[in-house]
Amino acid sequence: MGSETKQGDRPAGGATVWDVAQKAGVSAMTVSRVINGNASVSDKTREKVNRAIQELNYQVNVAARAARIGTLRVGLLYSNPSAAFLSAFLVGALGECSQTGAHLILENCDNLRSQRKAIDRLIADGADGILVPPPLCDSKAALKQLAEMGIPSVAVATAKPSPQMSAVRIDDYEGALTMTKHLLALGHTDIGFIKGDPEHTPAQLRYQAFIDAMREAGHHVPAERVAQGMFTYRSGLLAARELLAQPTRPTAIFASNDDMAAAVIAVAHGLHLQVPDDIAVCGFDDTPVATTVWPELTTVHQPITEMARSAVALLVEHIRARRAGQSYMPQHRLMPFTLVERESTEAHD
Amino acid sequence: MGSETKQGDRPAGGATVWDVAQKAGVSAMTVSRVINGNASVSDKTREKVNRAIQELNYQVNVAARAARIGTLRVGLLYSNPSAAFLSAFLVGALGECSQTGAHLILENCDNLRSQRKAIDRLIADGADGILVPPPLCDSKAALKQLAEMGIPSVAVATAKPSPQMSAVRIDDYEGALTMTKHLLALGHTDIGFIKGDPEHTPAQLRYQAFIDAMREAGHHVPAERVAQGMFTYRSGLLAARELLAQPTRPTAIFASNDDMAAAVIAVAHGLHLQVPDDIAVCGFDDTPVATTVWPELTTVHQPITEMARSAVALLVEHIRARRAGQSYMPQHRLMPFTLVERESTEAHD
DNA sequence: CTGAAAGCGCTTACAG
DNA sequence: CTGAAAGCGCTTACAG
Repeated sequence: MGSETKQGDRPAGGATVWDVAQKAGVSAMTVSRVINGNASVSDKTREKVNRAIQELNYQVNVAARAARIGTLRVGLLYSNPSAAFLSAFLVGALGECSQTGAHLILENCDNLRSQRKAIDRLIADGADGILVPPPLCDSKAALKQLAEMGIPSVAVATAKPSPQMSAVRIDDYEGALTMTKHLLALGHTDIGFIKGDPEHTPAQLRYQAFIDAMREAGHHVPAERVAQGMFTYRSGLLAARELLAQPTRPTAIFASNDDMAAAVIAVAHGLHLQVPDDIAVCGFDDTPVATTVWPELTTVHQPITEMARSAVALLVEHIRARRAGQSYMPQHRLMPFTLVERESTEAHD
Repeated sequence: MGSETKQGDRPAGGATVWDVAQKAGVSAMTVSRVINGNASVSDKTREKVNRAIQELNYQVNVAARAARIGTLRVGLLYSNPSAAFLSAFLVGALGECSQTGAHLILENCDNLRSQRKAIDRLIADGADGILVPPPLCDSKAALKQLAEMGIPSVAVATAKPSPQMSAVRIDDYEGALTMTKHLLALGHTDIGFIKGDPEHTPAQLRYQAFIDAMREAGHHVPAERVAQGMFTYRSGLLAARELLAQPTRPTAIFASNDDMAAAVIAVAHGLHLQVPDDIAVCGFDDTPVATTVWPELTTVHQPITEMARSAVALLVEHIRARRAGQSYMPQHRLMPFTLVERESTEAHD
């Protein structure tokens, strides 16, 4: 209670490599080798060391390691994704960084044309690797620059990852397939669709999945049931007006993301249509707007925080391998999505 | 150009205290003293050292310092503020942290009742100080616990800061005053107001400022022109319906935040009212929803990113002072807000 | 496969 | 007011 003299003490209490070494009857060097898992250590020794680590509840002092090794700097190139995406992403990235002892440095790149400069700045600031969230992860120019510079990088939430680069994503196709089947299961057969920005790979797959699921269920999707959006609320407004101005209305609208789905609800209300009774609406991403609007949106949840965590872990692995002069194979990680049912598609009884 | 052998090299290139000491003709010790500015150094020496620092473009190696001193850990207690707030906040906090070499650790505290546990967890994770954004910065229980534990902390965006605790904020009263005067200047005299969550101190001041500005301009505000909201979109929907269901409508509505203002626009559109021609609408905070909806919202911009930066700087100062065994006076920092005029209140010609 | 030594760049006592 | 020495905890060559 109120210990006023807290001096640089570490949370763990502070077993060091040296303590572990002594307990295991080996040298500090060997402990270090076990921790880092690169060099060759006999199984027997490794076991002894690991046991000592457990018993002493040893945790590496990331600050000391950084002093020797150089700080691991993870760069994030963010170009106005939604704030929701960014905050969820940062929460995950930061969590992993504090475990790894890596520093996260941010660089904004609003103007897609300035991406070259932004990447250069990130590297000038000492970034050892770069996290590439949407929409940059779908920019050929950015990807090409990163590849040419040979800097470790991880694409996050791109739908069609390059084989040359690590990536963490969900299966957008499966997600949209699941959503479409959900609407079909609720009895909807005449469904409108709002496409997303054609430059974004997830937009392409989500649309394709919708079409495929409809076809498989034996339902034709006429051209007037599909509207082009750009992932913005504003574009959703326009697209929704287009879809709802038809002589006969669809009974449901599937928008490629939540912002546009929120716009559909607004337009529906403007036309005095009840959601979901007159028209069911669903989105994709499960961003905060999904639970902000009323009724709340049925949508596909993307585990952004987990994806960011995973991306940082991958990046750190890559950076370490590179520093050790080892080669590194790009890794692709697929994370699970979840269909979140809310009021906007509730079954009309 | 593809230097494959980048080994733990630092961005700056790497002048050390030792280089500076040599150039200045003093000891490394003295350089350290100058950098940290605590101990006594003669003006002459200090000048010499500072000049050497400049010439060598010396930057302290935060990793090495952390190895000696212990990592500085800044904790952030976030309890579902808007994603927009969180991301803007994190961008600022992270920027300052990477300059200071501090680590940012996050702890979610969604359930206000679990705040005690969340604070304990943050401390168990090694937090040396805590950042307290809204709504926690207005929670007496949380503030009390922090004070009792004697842990350095900074409240961010509270409107009525405790004198015992550092705080960074804007002047919510002045902000709302400015906004009200803006509406008056546009010719509105019959203005509706939607209050925010009464537990939040900014809500109280914003309302008070509105009333004061109206009174000062000689306009009475009848009870039916004021509706109670809770800062959520949903509550804004209800409040807007209440205000717009009056036999005579106000010509403008000032909502205490952007989410509620966005809801006002949705309701207005549902009633086939044009914004701003039939009804002007404005919000507060300048969160992304302000530029997502259409027409875009006139609002008061709060420099969240700068505020976070400032809060981290204050916290680090406090932690350093504490570690050095010095006392520290809580500081209150007032940041400038900006009135952002957009289409939702454009003058009708 | 394993270890003794030296050092990352900084700062904390201890002297003077 | 200033400095020489030792050490934060870890890891990188260098041996064996």
